[in-house]
Amino acid sequence: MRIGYACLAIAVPGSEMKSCTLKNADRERLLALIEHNLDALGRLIDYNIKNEIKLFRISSDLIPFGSAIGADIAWDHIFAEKFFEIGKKIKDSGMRISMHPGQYTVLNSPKAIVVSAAEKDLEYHAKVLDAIGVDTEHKIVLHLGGAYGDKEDAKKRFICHCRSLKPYLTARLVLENDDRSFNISDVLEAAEKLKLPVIYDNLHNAVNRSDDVTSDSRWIKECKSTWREKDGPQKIHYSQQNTGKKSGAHSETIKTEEFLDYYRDIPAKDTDIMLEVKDKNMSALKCINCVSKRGIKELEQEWGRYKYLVMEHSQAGYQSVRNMLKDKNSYPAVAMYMSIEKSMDKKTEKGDAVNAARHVWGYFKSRASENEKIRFEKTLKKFISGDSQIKSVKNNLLNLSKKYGEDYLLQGYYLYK
DNA sequence: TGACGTCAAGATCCG
DNA sequence: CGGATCTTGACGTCA
Repeated sequence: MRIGYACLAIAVPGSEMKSCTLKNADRERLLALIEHNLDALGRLIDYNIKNEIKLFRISSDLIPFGSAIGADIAWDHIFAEKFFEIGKKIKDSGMRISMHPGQYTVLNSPKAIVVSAAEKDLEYHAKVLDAIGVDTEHKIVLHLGGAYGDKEDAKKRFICHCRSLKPYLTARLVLENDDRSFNISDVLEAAEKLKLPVIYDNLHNAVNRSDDVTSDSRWIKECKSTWREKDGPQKIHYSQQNTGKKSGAHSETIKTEEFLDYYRDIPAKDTDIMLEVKDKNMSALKCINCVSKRGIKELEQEWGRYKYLVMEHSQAGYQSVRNMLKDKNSYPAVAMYMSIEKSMDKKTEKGDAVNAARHVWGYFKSRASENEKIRFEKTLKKFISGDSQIKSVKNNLLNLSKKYGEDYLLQGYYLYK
């Protein structure tokens, strides 16, 4: 059982992908961006390994315009060494990676130009995984595409176009149910004909159901048989509805209780779960810590990342978690995360936000220059008077953290939320 | 033709 | 000038 997150991580310094606009994309700039992004990916992989996160989706933005003009650059050869290093870390740690072309890669379009762009895009994604040097357990996740007013016809077209793909591409493909057109039954039907594995997405199914009776666990069981030896263990997508946003929108964080209810019903315990959630690695770590017994040390480390964020929302919540972690022989993961969630649900009082900001300022008080002191006080005053958001205060503290190399703060969640 | 989703670049505004 | 905040970009489908 591996649990992971998609594309980018919060509070992992130097892991940000860079890009540019198409009109500025010349060879020289692209090479510089690719080099930067590979280094960023390396740091992300290091972070995953350190935190025992063994499932990870690599961002399609790794190579800017990878399937268009980026295809003219032999980046896999130019940066072979970097790819090799990344691949070695992934393989040595038992990490499983994947990629997921977005909603704009449409293999079943009636337009030939869209289909050929989709093929190029799949080739790009496969080229990344090949360059990293991982086997066919490391998948490219694809949706079937649009319905165009005739779903059956559109399904046939997908199957037909898919059959014409080169074998090295289909070897990596895995199909996923979507939230508009192709529900899980549609996908299973197409996958059966194509002999491709299927990823079950619970929220897509909630929004675009195939029937009203079958439960998540039944669908997971149903999909399991589509995964064969060379495909590796079954993989599923899990997300929760963002209350308040339109149906199908991913939640800010994974709620512990709801996740554990779902998790308990998963039939096979070697299933890999990719979380789709706004807070990314934060939820991945949360779920991992809740289902696998790591150490109290790991929980304390997590608390170190959350504490100023919690302090900002609730003084009582802050004390409550501190008390939980006093017993060094305990492992109160679920209770801790549930308490954190409860605090985060509370609306922030201005006084608490100022208090947390002052605590963080304490890291710099004695080191900061006179100008920095004046600037911080000014920024804080502006927030107190209602003329700016707390985000500007945090940005100020983030810049100080970078300048003074305050890693503890840079790796905590407070400055980024 | 705009909304959809996503994230960073790019543009603009402010002191 | 640096920083904060808004707008654009890049993709295809669908109402």
